[in-house]
This record gives sequence, C-alpha cells and structure tokens, in this order.
Amino acid sequence: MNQSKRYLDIVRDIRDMIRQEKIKPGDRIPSERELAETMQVGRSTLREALRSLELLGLIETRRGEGTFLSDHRNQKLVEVLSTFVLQDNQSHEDVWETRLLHEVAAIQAICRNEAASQMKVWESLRLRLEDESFLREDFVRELMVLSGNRLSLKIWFLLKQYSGNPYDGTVSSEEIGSMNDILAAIERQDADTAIHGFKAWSEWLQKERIRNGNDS
Amino acid sequence: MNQSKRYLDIVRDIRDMIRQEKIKPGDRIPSERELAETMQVGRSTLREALRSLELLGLIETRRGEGTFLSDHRNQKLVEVLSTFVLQDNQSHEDVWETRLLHEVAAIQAICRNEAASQMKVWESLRLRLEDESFLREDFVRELMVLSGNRLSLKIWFLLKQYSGNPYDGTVSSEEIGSMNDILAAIERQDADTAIHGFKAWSEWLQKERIRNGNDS
DNA sequence: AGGATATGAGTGGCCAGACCACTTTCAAAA
DNA sequence: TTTTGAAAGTGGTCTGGCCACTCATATCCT
Repeated sequence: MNQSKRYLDIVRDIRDMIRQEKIKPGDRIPSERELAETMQVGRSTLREALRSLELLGLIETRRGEGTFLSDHRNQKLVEVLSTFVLQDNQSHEDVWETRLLHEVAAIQAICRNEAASQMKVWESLRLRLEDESFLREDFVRELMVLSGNRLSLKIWFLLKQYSGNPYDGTVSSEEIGSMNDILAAIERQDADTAIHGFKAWSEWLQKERIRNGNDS
Repeated sequence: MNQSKRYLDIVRDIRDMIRQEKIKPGDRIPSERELAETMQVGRSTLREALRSLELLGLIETRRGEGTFLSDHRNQKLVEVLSTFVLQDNQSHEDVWETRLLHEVAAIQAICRNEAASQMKVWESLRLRLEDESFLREDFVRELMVLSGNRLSLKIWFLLKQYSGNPYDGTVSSEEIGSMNDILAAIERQDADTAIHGFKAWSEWLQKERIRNGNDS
C-alpha cells in the first residue's frame, strides 16, 4: 500500500490545506506544532516536509515569527532549474546562444503586440539613452520585461549572470545610434530590422569584451 | 554570522562531499547516522537536508538499504512544483510560450546549419513517422537534440514536463502530413515554412488536448 | 552436501520530549 | 505617557528511542 514516505503525504496535505483555506502568498500558515497536531504526525516528520518546500522556495520561515507562503512564485523555480541545468558541461557558447534566443524572442513578442509597441516607454528610454550613466543592462532588461513573459525574464536573468554579465557597463556614444535604430524599428513593429540590429549590437559587444580582456 | 538554516549548510556539504568523493549516480552515500556523526549535527537535522534533496530528485532513499545518488533527476520536483507554483494562468501560459520559444529557435538553428539540414536523420525520421507507435515527443526531442544546444535541450525538457507533457501520445494519421511538410522544409533549409508548420501543429495539438479534456 | 530457515546487524522512517534563540505582545514600572 | 521586561509563541536543533525493512550470515533440516 502507501507505505513509507509519509513526508510526501504531508507535502500534499499542506498543499490541499492551502487551497482550502485560501491562503495567499505572504500569508502565514499554522505553526509546526499546530500542523503536527492536526495531521497526527511527529513534529520532526512535519519539518522534513516543510524544509523540502522551503528549499523549493514555496514557503519561507522566519524564526520566532512563523512560516509563510512565499510570494515569489517562480522566482526560486528558476533557481532550482539552474541547479539542475547549469551544473555541468555547459559550454559558454550554449549559454550565450540561449540567452540571445530569449532576447530575440522578447523583441519579437513586443513587436507582435501592438499595445506594447506604442507605449510611452520608448520615448523615455530614448531620453535615458543620452544619459552617460545609462546601463546597457537596463536597456535589455526593459525589453525582457516588456515582452510580458515573466518566466523567460527569470531565465534570462540567470543566463545573463552565467555568461559573465555581458551587458556590464554604460552605453557608450558609439552605441547610441544603433540602439536608437532598434527602438525605432520596434515602434513601427518591424521585428526583422529590430532583431537584426540587436544581434549586430550583441556581437559588437562580445568582440568589445574580448578586446578588453573581460572574462567570465 | 551564519546563523540559522543549518540544514542548508548540510545540503552544501553533501553536495561538496559528492563532488570530492567522486560519487557517481547510483552509488551509495554514507548512512544517516554516519553523516550526522561526521558533520557533527543531529540526525533529524541531517534528515531535513536529505529529504529536501530527495524531493529535488537528487538522491533516492530505500528503507533498509540506504541512500543513493539518483540518476534520474527531477521526478517529484516537477510534480510538486507544478501543483504549487503554477496555479495562475499566467504562469501556465508563460511556460507554454517559453517552451515553444526554444523549439522554434531549435528549428531555426538547424536550418541555419547546412550540415544538420542534410543529415540522414531526416530520412529515418520520415520512415519512423509511418510507425503507429511513433511518439510525438520523440519527434520534437530529435529536433531539440539536433539543434546542438544542449543547454536549450535541458531547459526544454524541464519546461515540457511543466506544461503537462504536451506531446503525450503517438502520432496520428492526420498529423503525418504536416510533419512531413515540416521535415521537407527543414531539408531545404526553409526555416520560415518549417516554423510556420511547426507552430500550426503545436496549436492544433493544444486544441486537441483541450477537446480531450487532458489536464495538468 | 544442499537447500530452506532463522537470526542479527545495519538502515531508513517516525516519534516524543527537551532546550535554545528569536520575535511579539502586553502588562507593570518609571 | 513612555519605557521596560517578563511571558508566550515560534522555528532550530539535538537526543534517544522504537519500528519496518533488507541483506548477509549462520543454522537447521532433509
């Protein structure tokens, strides 16, 4: 029968409880002693289940206060994924390529979405470009956010770190031109041109990094 | 200093131990009592760490035998996370979209690579299509593998599970036509047509699943 | 001698009870 | 009214114990 692995049952029970009691992210769930009592299990067994859920980022515990439903949803999800995915043999090239893949897809998604293409964001972005302290990363992150795919954003964020923060530094005067071109293309929903420009910028950046001897 | 969260240290220590001792998947790791002794922690605390690792699919425990390094990761991980994390529709949509994103990119990469487009794989794939027991998933996985990006492959594999194994089942006679079209387009390196066909197939599949009432 | 059986050591699964460290609360003291 | 401090509640950890299971070994019966 369903022998052994009681802590897995507890994981399921906790999930059901959260559903039924309509506990929202950020809410506090009953204390360990209380849960152990109602579920008729020892506290240490219950803790095994809670610790598992915590490592997954599903709950959050604060000593002296209690246990709370985590509100970061797929925040930790991606972190967990990264420990699986990026633990070995990831050639730098794969990381680079995959990151670019997400960026291109983001631009494509923005261009497809009429509303996104015509937002005021672009104006303000263009203005901020003139600022000497405008970070390259801010530019790309803005694109990722505006794509609307939060999961892709999280994955991108991780990949960016694994590829040694390729967008480190501020936008130089040489780059402003091509970045303006990219923005213009997006505004008129010309995905091909925008992507082409972006890829060109990305490659230029990569060579620049190599020339300056930046490493991962 | 490093207060609280001792079990996290243990997780790290165990991982390091596995690395140093060169323990391979399937190998047995020391017993709980032994580990607790050498790490100078209580057995229950150690167990919290082990249970966490087990839920992640990194280890496997068999009562009466011992604890072993798991070779097939993410098993319960996906199960648990998909029920906890992916509650809202936005997340489901994001997962679906991101998976498709990787698939499309794979096709594009294959088409760009002249050598890959002209491999014999396509012939054998076309033959296997005729087989009644040919799994949809095999088809897509083949594409992902041939793209050459192993990182993307891994991410895809996880996302596939999170979106409820969208390619479950065998290829039906209705689908063979469009799949052959996709293969043909790839062979002549016509990325646009291949992708267009693939997306159409993917959407058709999604509707089919909804009609049959498949869930998570 | 050979096969079936009992035994004991080792292992994970689970529990009860005990401290400790920390946070919050609220009543008593200033 | 403000400050203080004691108590209650919570997670963090350890100890020691018992149970259920596996496996290798020794033992017994044929």
